[in-house]
Amino acid sequence: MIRPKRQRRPEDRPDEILDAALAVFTEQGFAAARVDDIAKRAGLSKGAVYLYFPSKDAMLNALVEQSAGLVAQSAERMVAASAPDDPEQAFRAVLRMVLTVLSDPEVSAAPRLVLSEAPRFPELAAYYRTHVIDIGQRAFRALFAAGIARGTFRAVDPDAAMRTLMGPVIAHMLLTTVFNRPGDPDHDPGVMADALADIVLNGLKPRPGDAS
Amino acid sequence: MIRPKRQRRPEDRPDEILDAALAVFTEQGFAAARVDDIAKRAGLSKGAVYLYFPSKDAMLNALVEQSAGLVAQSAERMVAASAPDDPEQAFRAVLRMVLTVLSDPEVSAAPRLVLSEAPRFPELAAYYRTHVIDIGQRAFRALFAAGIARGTFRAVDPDAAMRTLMGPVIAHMLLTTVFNRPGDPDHDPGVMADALADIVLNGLKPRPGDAS
DNA sequence: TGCAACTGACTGACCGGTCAGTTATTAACA
DNA sequence: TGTTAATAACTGACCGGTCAGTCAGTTGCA
Repeated sequence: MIRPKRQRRPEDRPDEILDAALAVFTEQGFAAARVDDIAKRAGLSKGAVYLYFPSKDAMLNALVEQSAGLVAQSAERMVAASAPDDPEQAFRAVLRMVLTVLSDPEVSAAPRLVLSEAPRFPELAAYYRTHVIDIGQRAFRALFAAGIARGTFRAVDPDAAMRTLMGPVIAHMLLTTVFNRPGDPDHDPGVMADALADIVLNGLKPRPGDAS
Repeated sequence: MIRPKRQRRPEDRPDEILDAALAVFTEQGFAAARVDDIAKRAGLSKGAVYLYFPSKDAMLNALVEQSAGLVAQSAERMVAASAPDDPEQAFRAVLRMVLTVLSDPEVSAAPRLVLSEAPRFPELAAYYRTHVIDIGQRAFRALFAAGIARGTFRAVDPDAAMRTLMGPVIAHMLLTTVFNRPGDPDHDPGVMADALADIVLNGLKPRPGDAS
């Protein structure tokens, strides 16, 4: 814990600054966030921040790109880890994973920030759209196709199925973070994921009377 | 069309200012929005705005309260219009109505603004929570209870059911507004609502093998 | 000793809120 | 019905505070 008051660690600075920026941006919003506060939180002066990022906007961009990279990475891991011969089980696992991960406010901070700021930064929205949403949609679509081919699922509209699967996750995230009230019960993410899967997957399965 | 350059219409001003404020807030975000721009859009000078609202914050509050009132009002109308003896049909009607209404960017502007600003205005989030979300949840819960009592639905976790029903609507709204891409297909809200209802309600129904 | 990392005072633009002054409207009176 | 006084809606220049970005100077390190 003996730390000189000032250290020179150019290698670590960018990440430290981005961590601080994410915290301040989510607390204050991008427009109201002060670069000085970001600097202080990163243990630096404002001037030093500008050695690593040319502007406040650049920090937001870097932040979003970093977050998108992490999402894409974990999406890959999920697909790799899911049972390819059992689409239902794969969906359950993915739902569980996504809901559990997003239940950590630290992890969901970046997506929530995007949700908040996207309306004012169209190019940021576009970036997230192509690098996160589209990636997820493609993965889901593949799983669906497999499930339909194998008769596990009905041939429903894939866009509707997508919304039915990801929507509840978003709703849960919003309810437990933005619109959370001190009093209300905190659902275990795993249990909630299973309950959601129970409803949605049941709805995707063929019903007895159906001509498939 | 002969209009004097300045008119005195104190009756109409507050609403006109709120309309302008909603437009500017959704375009720029609350923090980045300039009161001057709101005034200009309302056809007034900045000073006049402050004759009707004590501060920029007050405009945001008034806006949210107005929007919440509208939502509560239309929720009442929905419940009144829905068939009380057929929960499934009632849900279909409600989903259709909500999705159609929220597909109008002008209508969804206020909810999207709340979604964007809520993280930085806890009291605003709390207000929306009690005056919009809770109202909706109570209505849904009543419908569920009716459906379960009558054997139309399984006795699933009501919180999960809630997320499963409202989540896809939110997802659809976000995809068609914030994350919309010029190229992609614009789904008819009615058709999408039916597709969603088809999946979710099917998932809520008892399955042949189930006990109870 | 030299250089790169870092500091923090400083600048200039911007914007919420104010207020002295202007103008539309109404009221009162001739 | 035209004239004028009184009122309140409205204007826009201005003030004070804030903050992104700069840069001359300082410090840690090889």
